[in-house]
Amino acid sequence: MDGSPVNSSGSTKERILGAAELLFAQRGFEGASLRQLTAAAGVNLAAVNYHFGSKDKLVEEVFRRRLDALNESRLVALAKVAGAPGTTLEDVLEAYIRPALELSHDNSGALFMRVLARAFAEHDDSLRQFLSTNYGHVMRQFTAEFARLLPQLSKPELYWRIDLVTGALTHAMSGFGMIQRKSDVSEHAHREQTVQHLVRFAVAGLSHP
Amino acid sequence: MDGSPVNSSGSTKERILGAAELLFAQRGFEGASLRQLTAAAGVNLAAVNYHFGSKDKLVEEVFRRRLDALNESRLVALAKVAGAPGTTLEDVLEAYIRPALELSHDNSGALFMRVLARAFAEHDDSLRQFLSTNYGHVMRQFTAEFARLLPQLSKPELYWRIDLVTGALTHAMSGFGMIQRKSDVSEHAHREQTVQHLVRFAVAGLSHP
DNA sequence: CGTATGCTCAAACGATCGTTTGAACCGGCC
DNA sequence: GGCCGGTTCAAACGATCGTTTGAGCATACG
Repeated sequence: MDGSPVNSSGSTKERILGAAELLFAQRGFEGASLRQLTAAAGVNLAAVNYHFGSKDKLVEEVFRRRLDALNESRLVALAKVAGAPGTTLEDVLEAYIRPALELSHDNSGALFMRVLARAFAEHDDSLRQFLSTNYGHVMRQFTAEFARLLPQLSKPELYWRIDLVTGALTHAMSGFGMIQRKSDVSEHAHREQTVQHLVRFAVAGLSHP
Repeated sequence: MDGSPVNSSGSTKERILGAAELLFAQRGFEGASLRQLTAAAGVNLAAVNYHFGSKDKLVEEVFRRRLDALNESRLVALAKVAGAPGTTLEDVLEAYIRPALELSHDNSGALFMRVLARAFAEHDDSLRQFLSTNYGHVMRQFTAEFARLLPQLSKPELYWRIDLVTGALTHAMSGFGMIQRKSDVSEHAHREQTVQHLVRFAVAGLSHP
């Protein structure tokens, strides 16, 4: 009753990470067992503890593999517009949204957004602390830029709205990947359209009177 | 290392449901074991299977106990404003938001919103089908009223925005209950302020050009 | 050749999981 | 008293969990 025993190509570590991404998205961190996981990856059961040390470390590595590149892209995009006089709210939000959308372009990236949404909903302390200590500076930089562009909002008010917008975006992007799209729209055009969709929604949620 | 063995008062079934709400919110459906659960409730391990049949049925009952009342309140509030000529988007959104906020006023209700957010993030098929078949008509009625008040939006566009707003609201309300508030604001005034906050955000997200 | 080193393997470890069992207890009713 | 339906109890069931073990295999270097 487990998933198909088909293994992807690549090294043992990469096959484990790929299978973990899929099963964590489908059944959660506690619901996916190492036996299902290694069977799906086509590797031996002991390979997880050999290469990663423990299941918890594997979970961290699943996040690290994607978030290192994702948040780096976000910071690079933010640096191009932050602090400049003509920068708009749209520019900053696009710097936050577009890298995530490009990540969820391929199948495994979209699965990771599901995993991220799960971690967002779970209030697990150890996982939240891992994400906060390793990637907290990213959200801090974006928050500072939001504060600069929305000076009329009090700090509590701004944090409230950022929290709401972040929740909406995380939820929305966790639903990607499984969407059947009309064939007459090119991949690129559709992604561009989705970015504008999310950006406009976020602008409305952040800057409404 | 488990939670304190303090049991709440009430019947065995109610004690189990209360402990389940707490532990499901903290550790998830798979992460919370029946042994932790019954120990926290102060009842025998076999009581769960005796009163509910299985762990899965217990999960369904945790939802049913809260959602029956919550969605009934929402429909009653919606019926008071739906279809009327002077009804605004604010009225409809308030009918959706206020009952949930009143539920999360007490501690156990706030815990349930966490459980609901978890179910929202998990893409578990059986649980989604349970929620859809039992409470799908509620969201369908609200969607119909949104469509009436936002005729300029295409159907896909409307569904997109409702999905984004629902994700934001679910995430926001899952964070309640643990918030320390300044003592100079009354409980009622704070809730009223929060309702207006969420309503205004949702209006902006739904009706932006 | 011998021998390190990095990796994979089947097998087993103890712990914990959801569920079931059968005896014990309880109030109310004949 | 005797009995009975509803409930609680300790104990055990087989299954599955994360992790560890030690032998086996391959490749590289002296």
